[in-house]
Amino acid sequence: MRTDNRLSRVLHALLHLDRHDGPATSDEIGRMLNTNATVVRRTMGGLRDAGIVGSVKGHGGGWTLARPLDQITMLTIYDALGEPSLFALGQAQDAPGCRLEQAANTALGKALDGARRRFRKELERVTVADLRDEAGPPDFRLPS
Amino acid sequence: MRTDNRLSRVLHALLHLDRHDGPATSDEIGRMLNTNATVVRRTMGGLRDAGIVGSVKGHGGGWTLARPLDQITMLTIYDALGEPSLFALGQAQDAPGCRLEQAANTALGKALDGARRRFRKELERVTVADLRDEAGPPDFRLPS
DNA sequence: TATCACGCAACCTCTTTTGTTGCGAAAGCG
DNA sequence: CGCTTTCGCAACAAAAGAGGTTGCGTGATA
Repeated sequence: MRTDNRLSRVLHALLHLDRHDGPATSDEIGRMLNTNATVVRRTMGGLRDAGIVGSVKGHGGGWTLARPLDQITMLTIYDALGEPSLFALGQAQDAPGCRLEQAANTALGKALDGARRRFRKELERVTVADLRDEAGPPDFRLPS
Repeated sequence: MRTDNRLSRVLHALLHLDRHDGPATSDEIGRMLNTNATVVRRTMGGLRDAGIVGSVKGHGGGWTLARPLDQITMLTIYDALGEPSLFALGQAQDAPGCRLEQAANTALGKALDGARRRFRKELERVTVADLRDEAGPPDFRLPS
């Protein structure tokens, strides 16, 4: 199944943005993510609306962080992306009204809800600054 | 994203099977699930291989439960279906070798793993007999 | 005013899942 | 002994969704 990779990509992009000197254009980010500028704009748009990044048009424009990384949790980003559907599994609606199907779906729904809560809790615990720190210094072979 | 509804469907089918008198044909089950016989065979095949149901060819043949419902957990079924991929979110592989992308993916992977464990734990706690009981008697208006 | 860069909408492509068809094999019926 | 039922399996068609692509508009800067 094809997965939605926006969360992974955006995290990656923010880490690069943090290291970048001045605004990074969509095209630059696109090259970092091995994609193109339009996809970057589409994906980053939600983050701009959520006040996580800012975009500036024209000469010298591009994308910048709107807050320090330690004030951005992974959950913030997930929600800024529109809280994309988490699961590849769903509840069938083959026989609405059938109590057997309802019982099956209720049980499945509970399991999915539990998993979703766990997922969000994990995302909430981690800031993008934590990721930056785990990635190490820009280049540990040249500790200036 | 289009979801994989097999788990939901199979649970529904097993509950019907439990109430059914004698083997149920793929076609009958297909009508219960609002689909067709081939899809039923394809989906139930994994359960047969796992010893959850049995199939019999020819006249009077069809599908039967191979064990009582209280000996079938939801997790058993999930695994019998081949443990289908649970998430609609994934880790991008846009820049293999980039430590920033790796850090992002590691963190996302941990959150997904936590959610997966929770999901499996929830499935393990529930048997199909529990679902049958929650659905109530075949028809509570006619408690024979 | 020329260029750069984002904003947005429309369209294409690729992948995956489900549905559909056709044929073969096994099991029972008459 | 042939006929019908039913599963087994493979191949193909259809539908949906994510990401990629293109084109044009707008604002900012030099």
